[in-house]
Amino acid sequence: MTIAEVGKKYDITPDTLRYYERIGLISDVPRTKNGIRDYDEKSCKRIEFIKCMRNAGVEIDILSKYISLIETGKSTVEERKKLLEDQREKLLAKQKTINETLDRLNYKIKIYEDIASGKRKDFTED
Amino acid sequence: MTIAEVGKKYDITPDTLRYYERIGLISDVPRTKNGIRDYDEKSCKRIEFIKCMRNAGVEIDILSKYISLIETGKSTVEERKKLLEDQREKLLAKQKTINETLDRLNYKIKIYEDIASGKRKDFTED
DNA sequence: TATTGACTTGGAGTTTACTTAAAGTGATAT
DNA sequence: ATATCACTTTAAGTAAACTCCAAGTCAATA
Repeated sequence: MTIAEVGKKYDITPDTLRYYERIGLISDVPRTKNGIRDYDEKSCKRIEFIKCMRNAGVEIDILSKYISLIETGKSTVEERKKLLEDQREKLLAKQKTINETLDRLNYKIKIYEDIASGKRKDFTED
Repeated sequence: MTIAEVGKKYDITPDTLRYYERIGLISDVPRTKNGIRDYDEKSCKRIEFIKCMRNAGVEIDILSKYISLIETGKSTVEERKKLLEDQREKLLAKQKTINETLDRLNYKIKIYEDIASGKRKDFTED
């Protein structure tokens, strides 16, 4: 698969894919005899994983660390597990924050609805 | 309240509070005769709101727009409601993304646990 | 054969959201 | 009185994560 195809498949620009490769997030991407990237299954899976984590806001530094642990080999399994657990904690905290903010948004939207329907005349921001 | 006190109360640095004021996110902060900020209830509520939204990842541009709508007056109620609804949609989408990523993290962590407990010997990343 | 188009590289530029620095003011502590 | 401390301003600097640009290569098509 060419870089354009992979980019389309995962909704990542070729520039970003090259950037990820440059910083070591994606390694060992196969090339044609002319030096053009020809992504294989393994690379695609890696990209899909990174895309998923990045979408949720996991930082590149963390992902770099994780990838380097994988590349170091079996001895890093415990450390990898710890890293993923830490990220899970962060995402759970983020989830909680978002829920709180959603409650607040719902409350404010309701006030605006009441104003629109004439149920409420007075209101003070915020 | 001084800027340092407000900063401590909401866990925002004084520099960030001045920055928010500079870009128009927080306006009409009262001052002492010497020009020192003396935050009142209204300013504090605004800060608390902004902090909540920023924690959830709502962008400063969006908050600026919202604040300017508030300052324009009652005629913008409908537009404000729309803006908040858009942000709610974004947060719901983010929530969904995070949940998917959490599922994936849980799956991977489980694999690492199985490896640690000897239940599983073979594994291929990712 | 000439041009088009997708790819390559290295490096510079952009965006968002702060963060820090430099220079100065004014009230309080020694 | 002098030094300390928290505050003030304007402006420049930083970090993270891309994003774009210039110059060049190669295969395919007009």
